[in-house]
Amino acid sequence: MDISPLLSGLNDAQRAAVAAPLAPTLVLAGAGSGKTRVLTHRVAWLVQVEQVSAHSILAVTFTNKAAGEMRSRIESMLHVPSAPLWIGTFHGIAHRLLRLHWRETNLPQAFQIMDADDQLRAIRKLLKARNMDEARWAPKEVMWFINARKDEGQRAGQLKDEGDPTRREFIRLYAAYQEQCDRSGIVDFAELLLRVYELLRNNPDMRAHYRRRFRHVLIDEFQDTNTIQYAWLKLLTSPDPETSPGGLPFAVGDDDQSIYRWRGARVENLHQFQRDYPGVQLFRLEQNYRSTGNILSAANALIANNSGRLGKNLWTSGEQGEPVRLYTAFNERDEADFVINQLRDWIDKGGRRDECAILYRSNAQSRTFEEALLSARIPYRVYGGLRFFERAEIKDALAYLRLIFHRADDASFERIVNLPTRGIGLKTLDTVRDYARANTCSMWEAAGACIAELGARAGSCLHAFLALIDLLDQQIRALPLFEQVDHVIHASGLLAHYRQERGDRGEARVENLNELVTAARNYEPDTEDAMPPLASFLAHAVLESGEQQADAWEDSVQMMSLHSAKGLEFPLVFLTGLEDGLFPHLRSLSDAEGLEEERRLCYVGTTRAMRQLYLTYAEQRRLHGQDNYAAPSRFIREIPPEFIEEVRPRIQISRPVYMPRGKAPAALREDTSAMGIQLGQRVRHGKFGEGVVVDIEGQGNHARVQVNFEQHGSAKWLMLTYANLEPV
DNA sequence: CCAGTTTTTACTGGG
DNA sequence: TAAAAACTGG
Repeated sequence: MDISPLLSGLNDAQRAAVAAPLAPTLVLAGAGSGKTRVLTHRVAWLVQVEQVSAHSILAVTFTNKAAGEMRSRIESMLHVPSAPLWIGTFHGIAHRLLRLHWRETNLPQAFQIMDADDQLRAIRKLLKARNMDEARWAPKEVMWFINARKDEGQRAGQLKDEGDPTRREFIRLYAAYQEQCDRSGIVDFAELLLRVYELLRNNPDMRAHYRRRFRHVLIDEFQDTNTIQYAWLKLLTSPDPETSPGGLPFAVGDDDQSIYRWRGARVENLHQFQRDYPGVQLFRLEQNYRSTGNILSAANALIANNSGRLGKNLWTSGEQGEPVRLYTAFNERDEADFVINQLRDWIDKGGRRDECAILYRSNAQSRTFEEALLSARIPYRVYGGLRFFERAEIKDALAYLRLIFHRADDASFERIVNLPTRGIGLKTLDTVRDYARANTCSMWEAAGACIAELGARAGSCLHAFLALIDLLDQQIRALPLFEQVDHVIHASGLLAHYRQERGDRGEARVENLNELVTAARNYEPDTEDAMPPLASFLAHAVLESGEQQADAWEDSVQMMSLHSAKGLEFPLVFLTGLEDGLFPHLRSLSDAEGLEEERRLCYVGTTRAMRQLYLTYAEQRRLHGQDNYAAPSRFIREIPPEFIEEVRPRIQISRPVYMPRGKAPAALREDTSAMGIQLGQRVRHGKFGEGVVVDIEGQGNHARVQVNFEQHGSAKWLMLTYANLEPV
């Protein structure tokens, strides 16, 4: 076997990790050190050199994007289809296992997955049913409690209230919530993992089977694993006295990039791994191939403020590059305008738009940038935020399909029972709900039973709804998937309902619904699992809520939250909104742990940049309709000044880069420069004497300039046409 | 019961 | 600001 292609192009540390002997392995891989390369090459190495069957390899990631990338890279390296390999997210793999073993876990075959949105809805409903005040029992708190317990592998039954009445109530709610989910055959995200864990734990045969099967478990972003995910790994890779000598985990992680503590991730798993697998081989990847020296130095200095790091010395042999640039904006509009002007420069110099990324702490910040990009006619693409399958109209359509597929799905029932309105009001639903609760049955069953005792009018409306669902069910049985979707959105009246909605909004919704049909048409179910296509499609919709939007192929500026930027790299990066309270976020400021996580997030952001990094913050920012004034982020101060260059066009006039209000800079430059006026220009005025142009606004006859006159206290705005300024 | 209006509330992050 | 919830007249 010629192993050179597998190892060529790798540095010593990478090569050592890829070709490591078959033993538990931990790779500490700094940002931009070739982590994904090592993982994919290791898989190829196992298959081609160690002659390991692709069947016995399980590769787990956290995001669909990472899983997809790994799969395609491995495919192109091995030149064979990667189907026998199991590659996926934790949730995707758990789902697959549950579809295979639904009987053993007491799930109905048609079980459905609910996303966080559905979960919150379910909890609200539960609180209402128990007459609990939402002000006292915040649904989000309850949800957080339940998910945190599940992430730790705990069921309501094994929790103690510790004499705390609040906790006691939370535990009760957890139990009631779970009962409700079980009854309607619904699992939430955390439940997917917990179920599989319990399946393996309680079922020795199955455990032995999967231990034998998956001897090689590769895990990406190991620092982000939570308790249950780690417990999973241990169950899969522990030795089985009779059947298996123990699996060979290959974990890759970076403690400095641990940014998911809030969803239960435990960096300590990196330490625990070394204790649990004695003789673990440790490799460190410390050479960074991504960023310039300045960017890397800034990032290193920043992260050095964290305590308890495993310690890494990230270095590069590349050039120093440009300094990191810092821009202080007046407000968020100004911040966006600045970014747009830099983008224009980049593009004018022949750069590609998709080489540029605008990163922000929270998705809400994207709007200002979107508006600015839109008016500047620069194509862009927003990742995250509201995704396709999370749109209300799409969830409505999916709810019809889910209810048709699985009548016990109460959440879907409630969602669409009166959408479009069909005369089934709150009072009717209360009756049905009461009945369902009293008889512990599904809303569907309760509705059937209630018709008789309801008034004639309400009863017939309800009956019509039940009949509609049954009818749809019959009608679509034999149809191919996309026609099922198409038929349901038409025959349910959903499409007509949204068509009536006036304005662009309704139009967009109709478009989205049609897009759903297209998505169904293009959907290719996993060949291996023998689910009905509809079930598979529904699960796909929840698990991969649809990253790709239209125009994905067009060269466009990339916008995303810092969290979703992890694992990516861009030549030009804007790290925006660096204000205390926004980033670091207000809710993380109070405890040291939270602050350190924010700092790691900032570290992740800075290390995305390859050639040029801009940091920006606004002195004034409008948040939920109110003006806020925040101090610059403490993270800016933590980067030594020698790596940072401040861009202050209004004061530091030597850099005429700033053009206000998003006016086309080329035109403006021509316009004003024709009169010999540009930013930073010294001018003389008949009355006010000499001064410096610090701002230009408008064009042609409307052009105004702001001039800082020496004699005059403050800067003055002058109409260019009347001021008769002479360049000096 | 419905549709439109006013009031309230909330905004961290992802599978 | 904008979505969700509460309210109100038909």
